[in-house]
Amino acid sequence: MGKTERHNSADELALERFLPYRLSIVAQTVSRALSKQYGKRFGLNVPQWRVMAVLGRFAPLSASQVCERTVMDKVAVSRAVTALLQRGLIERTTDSTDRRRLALRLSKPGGALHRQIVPLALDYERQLLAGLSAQERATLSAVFDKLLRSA
Amino acid sequence: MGKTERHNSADELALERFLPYRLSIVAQTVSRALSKQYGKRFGLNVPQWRVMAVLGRFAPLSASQVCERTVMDKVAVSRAVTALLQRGLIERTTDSTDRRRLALRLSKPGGALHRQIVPLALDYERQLLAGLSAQERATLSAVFDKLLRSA
DNA sequence: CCTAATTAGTTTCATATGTAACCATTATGG
DNA sequence: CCATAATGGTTACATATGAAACTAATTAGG
Repeated sequence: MGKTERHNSADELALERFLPYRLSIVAQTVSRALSKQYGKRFGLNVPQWRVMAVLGRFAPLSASQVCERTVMDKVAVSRAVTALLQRGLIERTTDSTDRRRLALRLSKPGGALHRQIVPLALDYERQLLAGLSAQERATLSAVFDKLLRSA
Repeated sequence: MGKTERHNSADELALERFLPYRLSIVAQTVSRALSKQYGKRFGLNVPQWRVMAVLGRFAPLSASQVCERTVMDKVAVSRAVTALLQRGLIERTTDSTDRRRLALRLSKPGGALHRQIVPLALDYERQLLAGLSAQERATLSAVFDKLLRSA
């Protein structure tokens, strides 16, 4: 008769246990800690760092391809690209077959900076993962995929 | 001799597998989907919703206590409180013993709104968790705590 | 071909967020 | 007591972000 609910009385919401809230806190904390690694030191914000990261692996890419790979909208990408161009960290050439498209790639100094940041980022990730068992890591990864699908 | 690294060549960063990035994407996706539930319909943004959520359970609270419970900084709380006061969703009285402190609680209409939102939020959470096994849920929760500590 | 619809990317404007400076009140130390 | 520090909260300014309007180039349909 008494319907026993899993959480609490089913119409009480404990923020500190609420999944979207916890996700948000963890993501924000991690993201901030990481940007301290490269933010101050290299003068990059998150969108800029993401653009450099994908260009480091997949260049040349058009801005819209960068959008897909980073899940950022085109405004964010456009702004990051503008800033990176001004600092000379990336280069842009017009696609010969489609003059709307602009091919982006890291410049020489951009590549150098990229090679500096990547190890820092990977170290930080290693540090995060260090506390987790192999099983926890696997579950986490699977759960992310599931959450993304049902969100 | 060849040092076999777990990921890829150890100095390559695959953004789509990079933990901070994935966390950020998942959190953002979930957060947006959820705010659609209450954002448009009730005219609340995330900070405002969080303030209402904690006041719904723990009122009366001072603004700084709200900060602790929501992990938001005091500026964010102050702004959310101002907006909620203007809409008459919360009330504020001055603490008699310390006139710096202002005690916050939901107003009558605020309480009514809270009772409308909470089931929606819990439903959404249930939907997210529905795809996960009990084991996955437990691991997720434990992993969040670990990540927060090492971040 | 020539117009309408699409696509790539940028700009604009309105809103959100963070840092630091700020005001008011209460606590502390000589 | 009185000056100084600490606390609670708000304001101001600078930067970040998102939605929608816009420009330029390409494609599609008649």
